Amino acid sequence: MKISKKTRYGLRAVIYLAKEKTKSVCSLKEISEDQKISFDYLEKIMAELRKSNIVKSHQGPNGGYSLNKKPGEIKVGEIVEALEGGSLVDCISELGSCPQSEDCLAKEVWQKLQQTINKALDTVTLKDLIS
Amino acid sequence: MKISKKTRYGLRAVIYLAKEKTKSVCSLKEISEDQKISFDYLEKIMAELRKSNIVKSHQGPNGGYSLNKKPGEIKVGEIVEALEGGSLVDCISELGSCPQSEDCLAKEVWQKLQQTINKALDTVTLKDLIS
DNA sequence: ATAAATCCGAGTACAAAACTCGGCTTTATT
DNA sequence: AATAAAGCCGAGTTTTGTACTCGGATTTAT
Repeated sequence: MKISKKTRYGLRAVIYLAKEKTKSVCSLKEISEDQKISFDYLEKIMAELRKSNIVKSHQGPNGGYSLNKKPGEIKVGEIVEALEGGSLVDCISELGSCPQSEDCLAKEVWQKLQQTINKALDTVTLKDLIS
Repeated sequence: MKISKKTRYGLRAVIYLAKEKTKSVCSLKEISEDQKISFDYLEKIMAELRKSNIVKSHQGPNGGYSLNKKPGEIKVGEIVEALEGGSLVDCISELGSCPQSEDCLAKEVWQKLQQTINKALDTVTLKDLIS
């Protein structure tokens, strides 16, 4: 049960954007250098965040990324969901992924834990973090 | 952020032991067949649970495994800790694993989440599950 | 027209997870 | 004492996933 580097990098990048007040956009180069994240890898991460409508991009010179919503409207849970994806265990979401799935006490544990995690991550927004 | 098969198998095996009322020990063969878990792999898992004092073993004919404590004294968190190990992110536990670790807002998110997960798992015992 | 930026698809390298195998040790039973 | 049923243990192999890399195409401000 680890948080992937992808998610950790992604959260840091988005926090970086949320903290930026003066510029309207920040380039990948700037973010990757400041946060010490591989440029090429961060590009992939930002692409995923863009597809999830968390950030938006601007091409061309002086282009870059910016948040797609106000910090108060972006839950940490959204970011984790976009990058980490899926659920804690497949038997929760995928029907028939486990032969004993009905009447499985273990499953209940994972379902409740999943709910707890979701709640914890969905009650924190970027605004909460930066203030 | 997935729960490994090892942990899922392990929890199911331990629940199986907790539910067993009549026999004092259950063999690997019995558990693996009932729970449809590879015998050889389950052996490794039980070895880890034994080292963590969650189960105990009895060698020789009619040997097998049993719980090392009463179901009410075994927290789900112990089992997860034994098999899943470590923390959600290394920057929480390993000093210097991340260059920006001080003053990192992301780190706060992971620390709080870790605490939430630990609490959720430590407030449920095997007894709670089987009753 | 140029150059600065993102976009995109296809890789590669490495690590970890999941599982296997063969032989050894312990011990109840006969 | 011999046997066989169980767990113990170390060293593999296979599979999967993560973390990156690279080359070229596209967009767009100047």
